Amino acid sequence: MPEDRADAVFGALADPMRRRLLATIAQRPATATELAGALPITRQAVAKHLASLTEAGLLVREREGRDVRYRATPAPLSSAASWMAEVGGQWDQRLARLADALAQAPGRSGPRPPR
Amino acid sequence: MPEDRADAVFGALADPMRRRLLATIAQRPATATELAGALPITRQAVAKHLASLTEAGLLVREREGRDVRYRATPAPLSSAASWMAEVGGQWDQRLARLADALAQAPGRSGPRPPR
DNA sequence: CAGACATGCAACTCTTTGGTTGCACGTCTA
DNA sequence: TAGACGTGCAACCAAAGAGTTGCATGTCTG
Repeated sequence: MPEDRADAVFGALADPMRRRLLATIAQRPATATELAGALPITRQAVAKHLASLTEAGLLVREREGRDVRYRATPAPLSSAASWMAEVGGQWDQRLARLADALAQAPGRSGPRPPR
Repeated sequence: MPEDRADAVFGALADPMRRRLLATIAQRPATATELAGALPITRQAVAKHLASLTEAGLLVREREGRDVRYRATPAPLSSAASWMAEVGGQWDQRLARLADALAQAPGRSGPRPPR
């Protein structure tokens, strides 16, 4: 669990707007312009958020001719959850169970569930 | 899962120094002065970090005569983990399991500490 | 009581960052 | 080919945040 990665992940998750963007994209991939259309901020602002989410590894860019579509990737989230389980598991049963849940089985496997 | 709470929690977790402090205190309660002694920053800086961690509900203050001892509380971490499971569970099996783990009976932590 | 020690409060600096506007570039499409 | 549209880049601004120093207050303890 790379510490510098956790840095980028928690940093990315710190902003409410970015969490909102991530939650939205998690349900269905989208472009910066599409996202900006449903938000009170400009496309450029959205683009910056997407950039930091991408740098944190939470999103991947996919060029599609003229536009760029972003899709969510789960791994870094699990990583962050692991950190919490590791820290909190020492004094909380709930987080300890969480640690177990994360420890089991492979990261991402089977076909990605439908959107 | 109060959104404003998640804000404070993720915000608190965003800083590496604060994660370090939280991890340290999780293992053993400590005072600001003690913590500052083992860190490259001043006591006041530590105090500020402890204040935001406390406001996020991740720590509780305990006055002991002259000094103040901080102790970790698990609830908000679980809350943050829930958010991640909720968002990520839709497209990742690992996080979906995490959601299940968190859904089960609460840990030894009683009712969430009032604001 | 007097000194030592921990905390609390405030002002200040410096950097980061979330947001903006403006413009250039690339790619569809009528 | 011309225009419309999405993206990329850069400069700029204001607010937040991490850190500092200085000093006041409160509490042990010799």
